[in-house]
Amino acid sequence: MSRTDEKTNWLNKTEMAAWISFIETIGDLQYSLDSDLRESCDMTSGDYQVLVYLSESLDRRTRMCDLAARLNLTPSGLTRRLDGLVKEGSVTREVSTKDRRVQLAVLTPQGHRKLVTAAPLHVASVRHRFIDRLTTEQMKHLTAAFTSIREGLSE
Amino acid sequence: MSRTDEKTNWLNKTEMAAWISFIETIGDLQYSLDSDLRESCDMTSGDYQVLVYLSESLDRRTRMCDLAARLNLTPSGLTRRLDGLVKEGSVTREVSTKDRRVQLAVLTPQGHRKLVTAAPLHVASVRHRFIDRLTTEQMKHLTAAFTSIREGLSE
DNA sequence: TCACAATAGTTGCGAACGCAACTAAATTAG
DNA sequence: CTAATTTAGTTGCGTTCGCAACTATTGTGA
Repeated sequence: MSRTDEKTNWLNKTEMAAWISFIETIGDLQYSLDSDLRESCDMTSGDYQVLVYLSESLDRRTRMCDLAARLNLTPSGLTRRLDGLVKEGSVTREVSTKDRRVQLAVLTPQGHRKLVTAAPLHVASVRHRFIDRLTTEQMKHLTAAFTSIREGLSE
Repeated sequence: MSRTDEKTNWLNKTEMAAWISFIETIGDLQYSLDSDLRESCDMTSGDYQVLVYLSESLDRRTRMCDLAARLNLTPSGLTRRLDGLVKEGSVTREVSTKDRRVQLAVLTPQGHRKLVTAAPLHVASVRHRFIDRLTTEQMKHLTAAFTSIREGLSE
């Protein structure tokens, strides 16, 4: 590829190092975290996220559209993800009494137990793969950096 | 979720901030970069990675297994990804003369032109979404942090 | 009030990709 | 040299999820 193009602002060494270290790492990290959760709890990160969000919601239930927005899923993607959780008994669907268009996803006691079992294992995994590799200073730098990136994305 | 469990080492405030800022950002960032590339060049990040790797390879060709390892794809995943690139004319398959088990993925002139067109646009996107949001110091901190994480993962 | 628009969710279809099973070729053991 | 093993790649099948089309319900403007 030509590096003589006068208009293109190619990445310099520092920029390239940052980009490569980031992009090469996140795939492996997500894969490791997913594998840990699947092996220890037989669940996916996606399902875990659903259970966490429901457990933190009022009455342990949420509108589908709120859940979809929170998880960056399309309506159809969320419908399918919930299908799996309903089938295994972690979640039930309920029609809202206030707006009969909305389906509420409700965390069942069984789903809550599953989350209570999974959470410590998942936290241990996050620690092992991510937190333990960083100093407190690095965590603070990283928080600032990603907050800045995130703000840029939502413009 | 109970926070009174004595055995679980829950994340403290700094740790949680780092983890949340990271995990909430990477999905949006990848989505934005993918969208940019799709809109400007009608291609996916995955296809772009293939073209980059081939363009950097000797004679612009690589063994499928080497490519799969580099891209963290299974053999079947790579076969399908190449199918698309072959169909659009960016890549051809060639049987190796040294080992007739191996298929070589070969970058075509058309594929190379596509990459030459896409690269400046992709770099601009990476700059806009990622590099420009960080100071030089932040980039160096980030490189150190992710290198450390990556080393941990490969143990 | 009554048509029209906006919102919530589901379904059919298709794309991407992993797993397991398979073929073919090369390597190794006896 | 033959048989067993290993390696490279493809294919069938299943899973996940996005897009577009659809239904049902609610909100809105004349």
